[in-house]
Amino acid sequence: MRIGKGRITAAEVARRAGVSQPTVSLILTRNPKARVAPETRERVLRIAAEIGYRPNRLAQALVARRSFAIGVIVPGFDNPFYARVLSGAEKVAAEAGYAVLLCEMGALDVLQHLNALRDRQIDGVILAGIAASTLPAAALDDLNVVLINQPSTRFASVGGDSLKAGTMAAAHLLGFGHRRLAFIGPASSIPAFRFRERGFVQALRAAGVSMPGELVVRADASIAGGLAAMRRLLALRERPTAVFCANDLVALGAHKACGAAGVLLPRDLSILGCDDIEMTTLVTPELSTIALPQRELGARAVRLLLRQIEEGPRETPPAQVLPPRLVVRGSTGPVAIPGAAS
Amino acid sequence: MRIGKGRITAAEVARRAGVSQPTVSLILTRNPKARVAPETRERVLRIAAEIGYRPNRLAQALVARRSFAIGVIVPGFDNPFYARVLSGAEKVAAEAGYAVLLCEMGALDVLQHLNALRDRQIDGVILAGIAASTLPAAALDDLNVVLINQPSTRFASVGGDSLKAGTMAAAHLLGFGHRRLAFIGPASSIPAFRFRERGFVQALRAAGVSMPGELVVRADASIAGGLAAMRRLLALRERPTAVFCANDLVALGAHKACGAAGVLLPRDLSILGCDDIEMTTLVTPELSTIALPQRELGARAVRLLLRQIEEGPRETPPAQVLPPRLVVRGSTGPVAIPGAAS
DNA sequence: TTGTAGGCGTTATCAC
DNA sequence: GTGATAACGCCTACAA
Repeated sequence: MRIGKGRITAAEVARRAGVSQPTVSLILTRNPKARVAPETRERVLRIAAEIGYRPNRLAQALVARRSFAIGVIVPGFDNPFYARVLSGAEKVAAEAGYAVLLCEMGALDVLQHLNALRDRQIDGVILAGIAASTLPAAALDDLNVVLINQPSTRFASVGGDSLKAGTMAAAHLLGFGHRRLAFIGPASSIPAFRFRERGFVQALRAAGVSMPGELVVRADASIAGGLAAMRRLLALRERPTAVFCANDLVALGAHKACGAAGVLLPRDLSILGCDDIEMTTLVTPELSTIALPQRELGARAVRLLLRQIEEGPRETPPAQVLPPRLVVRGSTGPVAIPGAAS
Repeated sequence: MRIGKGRITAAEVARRAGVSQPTVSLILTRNPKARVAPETRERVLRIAAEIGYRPNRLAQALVARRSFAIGVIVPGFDNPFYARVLSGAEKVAAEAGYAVLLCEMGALDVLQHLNALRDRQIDGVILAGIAASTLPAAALDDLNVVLINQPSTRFASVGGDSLKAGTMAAAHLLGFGHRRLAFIGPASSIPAFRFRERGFVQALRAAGVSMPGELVVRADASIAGGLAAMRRLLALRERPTAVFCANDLVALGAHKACGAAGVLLPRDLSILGCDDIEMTTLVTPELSTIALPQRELGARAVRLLLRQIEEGPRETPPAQVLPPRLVVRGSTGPVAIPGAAS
């Protein structure tokens, strides 16, 4: 084992400085009420620096009964959305001296991951892309939790305004004159998707536009899902003229299906995504979308979590909701003039 | 604080079972040489299960002098490549009961991250996309290390055969009749990129094809980098007929530049990437590439690391190299017949 | 077969 | 001002 062999302990520093070990600890923690002789402090600090003493955070954790680590649980990285969220989260956590324990669903399920995190005395958990409501009630007991992209009365949360995203999508497409609109999205319990759909449907209804059942297509929140779903839509006798997708991956899959079928965007069909991941600018035409600040979500989630850890939970859990932003690129446009076929 | 309040300890189990705490420990660790009365074991196990006892892994770590956690350090998630590697790594680690501490470069540099990991008594570290040779010699001392995609005499490593990837790229493009070939890649010290370039150049040279300096373009290993680089190539008096890119992101950027410039792939130009990330199938035509098994790299890296942790380092560090695989899609093709312009 | 003693590296609370 | 002493929760001897 190469590990943990000759690590320098506070006791070692104490020995060399000719003081007791607790004194070293007292000085090193810079405790305000540490009333130590200046020359002692000097000497201890010098020696500690010389021999490169670094406190064992595990030992600190044991006595402090907290680990200075947080867990982040995500469904998977196939969706770059979570990669970005994670990136923002890691940055803030690292700067604050917290470690990020990464948990991806798949090998272990959420509950197992939560248990593993508990066993490590995790200080808090961030849940992204996983519906807290599908978990057993006790699963999150006694944990500091921040939810991403799902409002909750029980837990703190930060997310984009999914309902509004749906509304904006509807407004954008209606504004182009579309009246036969479709939606592609998962039937999953993930709140963000449900709210996007609901916002979209409500806005359509408010505008007096109805969406027949055949135009709501269920699909995995993935490229493959979007592709399959769009194929179904294209096979319809009467196609939609515009499609809002639950997220960009789905939209990109739909985009691809159109390319394969020779359907020209946005002339024959408009496609609108949601999230604004990098891939959106890769395709031709580039994908219009409703942008969510992904890294910012991760960053804020951690800040919220750290505050909760350090100040204790609030009576009423804070909920930050960030405004979505419409990004018009090339995949959406006005409805084609009938009969003006090229 | 919601944390660590009423956690059940082994002592508590012992009290209820009417045995001593070490006995509980003895039974729970399922130590082979634990010769305990069957009924005692029975009772302890039952009570432990009843009150939901779970050992504190931090305390275990303290005495075991290891944390059952590994660190993974990556440059960033902007490149889905690392997301996939991470995904593979996390899966194996989680199944083995190890935690994954995620470190992204940026907020903290590698050295700071390494220190933070050391302080947490990390059992080992996986380095991806970061040249170990650029680190101070002592930075990785006394650590179990596995490098991804960079061979090393000092550390264990797992990676694709980058040199061969370059060779295969050359063979593929030469096979289509291309003789004016370009390379786009970073000037970075990341070994994988250097080897891909070297393999490519060497294979060309071996085939008697030279690559003038103007056809080797330096660019960030990103979409933006590839885009800018391809613009430069397209501005050349005499354009290349085929381009090999250091990775898929660069290739996608190049792909995009061609789309914008009206250069038709693969008729006017062939583009070949490397890695095989999901995005490659999103563009039209889909990107041909040299595939590397990304999740597998992550998974193997962890397995190698765990073995090293559990069995101690080998005299000669193991190096697994996985064969790259050519994936021909639509972005590469035969050189256009001169004069046969459409 | 089981309990007692000691220690892992800290921090916190006291006497001195 | 400083140094014992006692946790934190667990594990590994060794005694009983």
